[in-house]
Amino acid sequence: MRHVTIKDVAKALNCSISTVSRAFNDKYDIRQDTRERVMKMAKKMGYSPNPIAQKLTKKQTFNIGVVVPEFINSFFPEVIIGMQEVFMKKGYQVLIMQSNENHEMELRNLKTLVDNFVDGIIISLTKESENTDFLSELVGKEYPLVLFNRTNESLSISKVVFDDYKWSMFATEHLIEQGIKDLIYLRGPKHSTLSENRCDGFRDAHRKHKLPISKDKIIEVGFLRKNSIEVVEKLIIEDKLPKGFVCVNDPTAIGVIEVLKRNGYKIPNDVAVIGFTETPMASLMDPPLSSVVQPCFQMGEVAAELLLKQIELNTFNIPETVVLSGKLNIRESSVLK
Amino acid sequence: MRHVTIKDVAKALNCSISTVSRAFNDKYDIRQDTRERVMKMAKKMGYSPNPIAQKLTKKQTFNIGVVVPEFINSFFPEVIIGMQEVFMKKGYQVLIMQSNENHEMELRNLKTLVDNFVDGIIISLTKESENTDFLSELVGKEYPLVLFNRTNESLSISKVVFDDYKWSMFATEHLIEQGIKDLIYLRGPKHSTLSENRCDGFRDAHRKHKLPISKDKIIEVGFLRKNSIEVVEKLIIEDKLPKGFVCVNDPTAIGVIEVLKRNGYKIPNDVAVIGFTETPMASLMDPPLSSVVQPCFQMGEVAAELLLKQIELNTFNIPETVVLSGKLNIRESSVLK
DNA sequence: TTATTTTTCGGAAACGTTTCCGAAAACTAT
DNA sequence: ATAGTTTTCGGAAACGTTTCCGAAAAATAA
Repeated sequence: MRHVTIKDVAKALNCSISTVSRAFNDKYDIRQDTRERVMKMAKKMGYSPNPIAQKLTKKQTFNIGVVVPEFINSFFPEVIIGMQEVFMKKGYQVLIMQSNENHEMELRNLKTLVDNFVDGIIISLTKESENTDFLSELVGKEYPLVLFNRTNESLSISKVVFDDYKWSMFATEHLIEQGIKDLIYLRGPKHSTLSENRCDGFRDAHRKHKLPISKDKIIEVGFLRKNSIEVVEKLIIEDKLPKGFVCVNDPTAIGVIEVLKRNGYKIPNDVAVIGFTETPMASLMDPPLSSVVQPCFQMGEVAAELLLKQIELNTFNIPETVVLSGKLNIRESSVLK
Repeated sequence: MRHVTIKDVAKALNCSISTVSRAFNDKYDIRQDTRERVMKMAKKMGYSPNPIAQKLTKKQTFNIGVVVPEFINSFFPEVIIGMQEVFMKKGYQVLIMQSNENHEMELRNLKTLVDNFVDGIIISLTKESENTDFLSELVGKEYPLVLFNRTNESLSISKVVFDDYKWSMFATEHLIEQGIKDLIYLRGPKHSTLSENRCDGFRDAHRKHKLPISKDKIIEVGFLRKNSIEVVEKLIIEDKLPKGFVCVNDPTAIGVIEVLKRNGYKIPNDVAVIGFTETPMASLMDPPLSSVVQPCFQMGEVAAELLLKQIELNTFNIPETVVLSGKLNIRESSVLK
């Protein structure tokens, strides 16, 4: 696995290594025909500059790091594909790391990317990520950084998020307006801005319609299917089932539907269910699940552009937050018949 | 974004850089108390060795590269999580790259990983990947490499695959034994070993049961839902619908079901459908989809172990192929009532 | 031609490490 | 104390590049 180096090429051509380097870096101070001679010999010998050595002298690597909390659901993969689209056009490669919803792993991933000298990082936080010191530190060093989807209020970094508040409110109202007023909200973890906003939307829909809302109408479940399964099973045993569930995302909504069906409840007439962050599963399920669809691909594009802006203008950049809108896809799971 | 270097630490301690280096690399030839002095000062100054510079001298980076053709379906993510589990225990970080089923992008991804000096690469090929010269070249350089799931016969690399032939045959027989004999197989792309084997399983199930099989019973669709949708729509128009579909994977099976339902066919009694590589969707659909479930997580573990073996024994390693078995999950979509 | 400018190139330092080699310092044995 | 070992450390080369600086070569002007 021996690599042929710039020295080998220089020796073969009986010239200096700086000449070879110049040929490769399109410098102005080299004669056209010697450049050609160099390139030809390099090709013949199978030489290409060692990128590790280049990183030591140059600053830019044209690699971008992306850290996601999970990628089993298609949401994050789709966002990443959006990013890749814009990065590819500019000649950047995207390195992906996933944290398994584990904060420690997230830190290690960030460190690895920084160690590899990526030109910038785009990250969505794990559900555990309360402590964001490492990110603050990077911000302090003016490391190009963008947060998306699962963000954290306290960081002054460019962000791209979804209008969670508004659409959670719409989703809730969609049930209320059908007269389904006994609702439970299955919410995500506390320190995530996204869950807070969606939760607020649920609450304010009640306020708007002058409906009371008690503490036990909001239950924290996390983001996973198995989380909601446990909760709903418990509610059934305690005979506290509501007439409708508004869920923080599709996996939890799917869990709800599974348990309800298994226990003989009819959806939507016994209990209506609505999800969020539509997954491809939504339309295929029985019954098809109503959900808020988010522009994943676009979210990736915007995040990528925000990062590129930071990288290209390497002067200090004022953080900006882009809020994306979506659409409520109404299907059987939430429409009384 | 200025980095503090080994020199700064050496200067602050008024010692040589070799001493600092020794302290960090746990060498035997350094006094215990000077090591402590060094480490304390390093911590105070916020120094940590520059990994890029380290890569230039050391060989190992403790980074592993994984290249997948897509990651919208949960199959590849789950396999990767299996890999991460074993790599993490050994202190390796996993860098993921996805190729969007595009061969050129796959090449670029491979190159990026090699450029970053990852210690080894695990890859599953895109559906376009006929040309594997770049991989052969890496094999020639004894670069640690493992192929999984979507492999290619001609490469002599360690592989971990699923017993596609056997389970495709079982799935087909499951239909035949119910008397469903007019079947169509929706196959994957030609040059992929996986599709060939599954296809052979379908064929040999017919041979075994002494059933004729004509060319038009096998249709190439690729791996995507939209591919099968087109095909089935065409079959309906031409009035060539069979009594059962055996599909190369779940996304294509899901596409089939969608079109059939939309056109008023009853599943399974009008047409039975069976998938492969079970996705979480299978059990949630209407009707629930029968499918062959593969041990994704385990596939990742095995692939990771095969790679580690190559990395750790850095003498030449005889390629080995591990074949994993699975299970046929029978659900409504394939059982006549 | 000679003097001046421009182009092209080689030498060497720099990037931040590790590691080999040998010298100084600290021990042990006589 | 002296000689011989062992431990600890500093200097310098090496990893493979880029880039600055100045010198040689070529091209232009006088």
